[in-house]
Amino acid sequence: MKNQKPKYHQIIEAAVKVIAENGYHGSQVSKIAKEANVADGTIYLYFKNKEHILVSLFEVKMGEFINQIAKAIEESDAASDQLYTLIKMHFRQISSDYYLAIVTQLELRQSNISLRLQINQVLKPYLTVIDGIIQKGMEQHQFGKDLNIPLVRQMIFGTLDEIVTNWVMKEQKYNLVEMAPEVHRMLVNALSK
Amino acid sequence: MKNQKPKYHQIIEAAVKVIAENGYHGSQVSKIAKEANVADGTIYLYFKNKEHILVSLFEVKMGEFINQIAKAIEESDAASDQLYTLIKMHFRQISSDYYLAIVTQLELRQSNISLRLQINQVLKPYLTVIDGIIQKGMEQHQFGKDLNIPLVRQMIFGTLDEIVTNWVMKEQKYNLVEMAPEVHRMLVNALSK
Amino acid sequence: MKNQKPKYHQIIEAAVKVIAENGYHGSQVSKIAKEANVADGTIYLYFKNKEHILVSLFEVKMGEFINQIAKAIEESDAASDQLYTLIKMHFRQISSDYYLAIVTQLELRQSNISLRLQINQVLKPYLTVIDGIIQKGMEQHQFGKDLNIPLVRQMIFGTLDEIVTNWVMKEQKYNLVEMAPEVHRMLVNALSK
Amino acid sequence: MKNQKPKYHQIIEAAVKVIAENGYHGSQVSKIAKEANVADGTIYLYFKNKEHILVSLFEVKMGEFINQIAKAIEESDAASDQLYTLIKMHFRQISSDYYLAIVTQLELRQSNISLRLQINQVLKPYLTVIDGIIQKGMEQHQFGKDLNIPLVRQMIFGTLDEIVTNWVMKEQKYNLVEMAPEVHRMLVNALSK
DNA sequence: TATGAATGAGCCTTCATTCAT
DNA sequence: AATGAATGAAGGCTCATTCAT
Repeated sequence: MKNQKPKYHQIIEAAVKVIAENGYHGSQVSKIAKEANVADGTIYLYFKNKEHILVSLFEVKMGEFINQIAKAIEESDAASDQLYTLIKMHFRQISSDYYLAIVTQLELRQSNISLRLQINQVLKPYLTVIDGIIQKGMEQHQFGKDLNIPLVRQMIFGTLDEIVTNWVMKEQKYNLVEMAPEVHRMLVNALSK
Repeated sequence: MKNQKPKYHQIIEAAVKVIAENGYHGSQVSKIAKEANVADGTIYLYFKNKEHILVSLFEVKMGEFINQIAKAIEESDAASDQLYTLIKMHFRQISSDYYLAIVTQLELRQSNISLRLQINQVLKPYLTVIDGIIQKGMEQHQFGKDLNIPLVRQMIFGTLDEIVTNWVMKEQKYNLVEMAPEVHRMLVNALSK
Repeated sequence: MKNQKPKYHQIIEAAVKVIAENGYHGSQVSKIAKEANVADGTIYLYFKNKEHILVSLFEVKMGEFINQIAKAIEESDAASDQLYTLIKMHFRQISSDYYLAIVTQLELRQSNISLRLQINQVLKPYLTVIDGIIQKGMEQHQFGKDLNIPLVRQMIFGTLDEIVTNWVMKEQKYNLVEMAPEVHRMLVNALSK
Repeated sequence: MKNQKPKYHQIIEAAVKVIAENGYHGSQVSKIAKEANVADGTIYLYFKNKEHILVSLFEVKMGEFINQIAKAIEESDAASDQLYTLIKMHFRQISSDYYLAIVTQLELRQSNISLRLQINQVLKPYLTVIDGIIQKGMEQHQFGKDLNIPLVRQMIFGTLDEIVTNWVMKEQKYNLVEMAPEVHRMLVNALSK
């Protein structure tokens, strides 16, 4: 399975590790190549340039992240339960890979505008999942009926992202997943009529 | 008083303009110096290094930002009203200086971890103001009584910050201040018992 | 015979095309391989290195060039007529293969000294043909009797080469072969007592 | 005098030396900087990029070359004498600076097309001087009256350039200036009716 | 013979900071 | 206090060549 494009994934995993340990600006292509056990030039057989490594990293990892969440959500019908699942999964996945959390929450945000815009594109499906929950909540009369969807989505995403970023910056001194019920309660309250 | 250091402020204002127009990575010290009508070397008579310009920029501008909000809040007694004032002022000040908004919401976030940590220090008084409102709301029984203050603060700040960032990235196509009532209603709901 | 090394010639023809279209510095080995429909590695079964492709190209093409001229010259006895034939053939052959003309007149001259020295070796038989005509002209008393042969040869070759290079650089806007009589008249004049 | 823009000329002189000794492709910017006793970065205060050093080198040196010749020519009235002066000066100047001769005759010709086109522009005034002599020679009835000026110019320049290049490649084993009378005699013959 | 994935040496340029004036 | 010319470290990327298959 993983044997398909093994170098491609080797390089991405190496990039996560190197960036987590050395920071965005301390992560030279040569360092990533060394960590991946390939020659510098080999990187360029799989990625157009350095930026492309980072975008790909985000695509692959965020793709998994979103797929996991989307699949888990399908198991509930109620919007409120789906929101709870989303929060819990979001926190759980971040907790389960600290290296990746550092990279996506802290380091990749130092990238230039061009990369940030591409990252935003990758995030879109996640925002769409959130929008879907809000929509369903309105239809099920679990949430207020005239919610401003983009605004609500920004509240949900902004809240989760800020909580996660704080947790990463505080070096994960506490259990992130345990926060889920309280966060869920507040967000549901916020959306109720 | 401050007028006795005219160059200091010239340089900071120049930095805002240059960064807003050229982006973080397009803002060389020499460009800032030129915009400020001083020699490159002069910068280093007022700032220890480039990072120090940016921290100072954030300190000065965020100091004004927080002072305005703190003063406005004093005029209300009820925590909910204070929260409304905070939201409205936050949005209003961002709206009133688009250049500054770009710099603080988008460009300065591309800085390295060291600068980001210093920026977080500067933000602390603002977070303390938010904490104060939450505390007061619990005492006044306007909000639930057992709120996890750091968590709530992260929700409030995360929500406002995400909304503002989206507004800046969407190139201010809509009126930000008009969002205040709806945001306020959702947040108060979230905090109610 | 030569057909038994089809790849060898495929590669040389591909090199001419690729260099003519992409310039010397835009002609990577991989591009030549692709144009020749062989793998990169195959090139090295037929040529020691990249430089060797270019020397071989020059040898093969220049060999044909010189043979044609040498054969044509044999048909005249008078040195002056032979010189006319040489000029006409030189211009005619250049005119007949614009791709090759670009490569030999413009692109291959960007090569390094080592390659240029080898190219000079390849040119020697042509220079010897010229020397022969000069010698014969002196013996036949068509030309002055005490000509400095190397100097005269440099004049003849330098003149033809400069004219051809200009024609190639001007993108062959005019008929090169029509220049032959005038060039011949001037050169014969130059060599007369 | 030379104190005007001293670094600019330091760098150009260093470039001539470094290129003559190491060849075009062995002349890294850092090597030129070291020879000029300046930091690598200093180069870029005076030249836009590496190519610009070479174009400037050619401009400055060729400018002097042409000025010397043009001035010397003014002292004669007869086209034939002017041509003799031109040949003698051309050979004399090349002989007087072997390093420069290597650079202009051999190394700079390895540059890419872009640089070569710029070099051709720099050469234009020299070609114009030659054209002037031809024109004058026709008016004075020293030369034939219906010469094809571009063609004649190509013969003169091609001849001189080829002779000089051979001399440089043969490592100046003989006296170049002594060739002038014979070359002059041949060229004048060539142009006579 | 033929392949083509992998290698890794090599270099131009930028820009924050210094320091002689 | 102010200047601005000079510094020099640092890194992304290309491409000729190799070698296991």
